[in-house]
Amino acid sequence: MIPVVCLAGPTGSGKSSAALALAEALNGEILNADSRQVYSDLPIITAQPTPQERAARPHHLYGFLATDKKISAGRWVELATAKARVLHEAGKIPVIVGGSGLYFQALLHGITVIPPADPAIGAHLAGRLNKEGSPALHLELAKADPDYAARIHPNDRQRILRALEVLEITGRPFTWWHTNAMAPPLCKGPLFIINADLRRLTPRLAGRIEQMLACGALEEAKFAFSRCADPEAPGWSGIGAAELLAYVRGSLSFDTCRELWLKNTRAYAKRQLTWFRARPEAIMLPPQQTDKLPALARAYKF
RNA sequence: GCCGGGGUAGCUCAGUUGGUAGAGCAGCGGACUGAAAAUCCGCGUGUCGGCGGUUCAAUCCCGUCCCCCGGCA
Repeated sequence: MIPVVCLAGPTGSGKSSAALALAEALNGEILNADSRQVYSDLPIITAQPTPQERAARPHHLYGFLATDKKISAGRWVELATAKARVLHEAGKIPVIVGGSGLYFQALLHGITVIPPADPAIGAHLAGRLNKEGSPALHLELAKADPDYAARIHPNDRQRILRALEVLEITGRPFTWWHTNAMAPPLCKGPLFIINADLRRLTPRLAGRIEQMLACGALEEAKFAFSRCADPEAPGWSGIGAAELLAYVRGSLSFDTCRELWLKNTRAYAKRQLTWFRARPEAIMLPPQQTDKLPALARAYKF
């Protein structure tokens, strides 16, 4: 098992600077666990660490992906595990920081090994979904995989699509893969959560948006758009990116764009807190106590 | 000052031919195993502007007062 220290929390809770301090205290290096901070053309909008922060300590898995390329939990686990192993062998502690809950879950608890998706099958299913509606496909899923169908809602297009896709590609239901083909985790370590209060976080989120704009977020979006004009591209799905793109393309006023950006950021922080609170292994820590992280990490029995 | 229109949930508004009211958004709670900054689910008591009157019963009708928005002077 590769020892790692994980730090998560809602967006804007101060993860990046806490992680930097933690890495400095532990002689560690920082590894990104955020599904949006991988995009190379959107460093400001996705709140990637600043050049100063990156100079202070090595940072890995940030800003390496083009806007039209997709990252996934499984792909990330491969990258993160490989990098963590290299760091471990060099005597460094990997400090894994980010806001993507599923990524931590997959890293620390394993993820199902399923053959890669076939874009043609996915597109065909998406087409059927639009024509027939998701309840119809949910019904179809219920026949092949009643257990999984019972756990998801008939309106949950994304999960229905995924489950049917796996069924079609592999001939086995999703539930079978979950129970019989879990890849065991290769990393082990504490999962610290910065337990920020939403009410106190909101003004900070608003301030951060203004700061991003002052740092050239709009120009960044325009440039990224010139390099990837497909609004459906994976990189554009991030909060802030989507709203700025809509403004750049003329479908939103700037005021509405900002309003939506904040609203969506807040809603996202809420979802993150819901996810993290439900992790049984989570070690919750209020934002003003992040200075205790090095001591807590050292005390962890790997 | 006069003439219209309006005052109902945090916001925008609907509605009750009189039986104390409901949508969207916001907000809150939740789910989540390869798009997760994604995708989805659940939750609606509020002096129906104030005070009187009519009525078994008024948020609804009548009177009056207050406030907002137009228009005319």
